[in-house]
Amino acid sequence: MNEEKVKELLRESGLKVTSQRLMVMNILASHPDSHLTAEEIYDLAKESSPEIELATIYRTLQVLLDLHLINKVDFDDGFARYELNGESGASGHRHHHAICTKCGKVYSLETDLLDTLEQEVFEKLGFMVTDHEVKLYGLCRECRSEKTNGKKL
Amino acid sequence: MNEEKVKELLRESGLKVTSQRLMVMNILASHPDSHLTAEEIYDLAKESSPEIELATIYRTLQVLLDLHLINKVDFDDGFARYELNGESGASGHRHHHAICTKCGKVYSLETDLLDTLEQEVFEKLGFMVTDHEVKLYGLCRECRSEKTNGKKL
DNA sequence: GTAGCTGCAAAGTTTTTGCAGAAGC
DNA sequence: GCTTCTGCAAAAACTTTGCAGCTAC
Repeated sequence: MNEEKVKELLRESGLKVTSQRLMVMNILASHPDSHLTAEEIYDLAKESSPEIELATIYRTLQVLLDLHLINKVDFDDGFARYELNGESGASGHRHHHAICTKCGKVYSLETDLLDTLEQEVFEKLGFMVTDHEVKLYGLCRECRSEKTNGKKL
Repeated sequence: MNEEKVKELLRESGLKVTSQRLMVMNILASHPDSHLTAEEIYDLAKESSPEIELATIYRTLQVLLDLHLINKVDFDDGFARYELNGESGASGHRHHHAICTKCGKVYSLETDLLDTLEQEVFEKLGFMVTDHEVKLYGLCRECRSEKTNGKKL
């Protein structure tokens, strides 16, 4: 995702290119798979622009969501989290997440094996899938080995 | 999901059987595929128990979540929603949802075609999947035909 | 120059918590 | 009877909004 494309997309949509918007994009780009919250983005943004406000972060994230430049994900911890939407633009499929129910760690998955499911949904319901979000819950390798070593879950 | 099982599970866990807990279970059981919010459950509960408090609903939902009697789902509209966890108990897989990005309607799906994906995740990451949540975004049949008839998305 | 954006402050909304009395076991 | 739970009230936490000055173009 290069910066020129972001600027172009903003202009095409009648929006203005501002340093704050580029900064949020850059922060998300430089923290892949971090699933940052608005507050975490805010803290990172303050490092180079101490005068920035959390409200601006929220407004910026909404703009970037509308442009499908980023995705919002939710891991049930009370925070909305954000990640870059690959290089996909409006039509891309986001990747999946595996969430360990013991340690809470989140793994990002690149595989995309939902084509069969999506086709079936289209045939049965007439529902045309354009995007999907998959969350797998379970135990990661480390937590599984702790469990085997005698600890209780 | 019968009421005796719920009572039994509560007692086994050292928790008390209260009318409020049974009521929330009954409300969720009698509104399948409704994906009720805490506030909606609260409103329904008030019909028979006007003195009940929203705080009680939240505390009850947390208890039922801990017992894996219900699931929490999120459709990005700012509300947490709740549904019965089938008859599965702790090990069951919840069903999937297809969310129309135009009209917002949510369809529940029963198909379960993620076995391949889960196996692959186990082999590659050592991550043992115990549950999953799948959200498909797209256009439902009605919204697709409106679109074809000349309306803009 | 004009429209849109940001900083600042305040408010809104959903959810959580403290405490005393009530209910379950 | 002792422990847990609920109602009530207040607070906490995340997010949104109003407005005046500033910035992009």
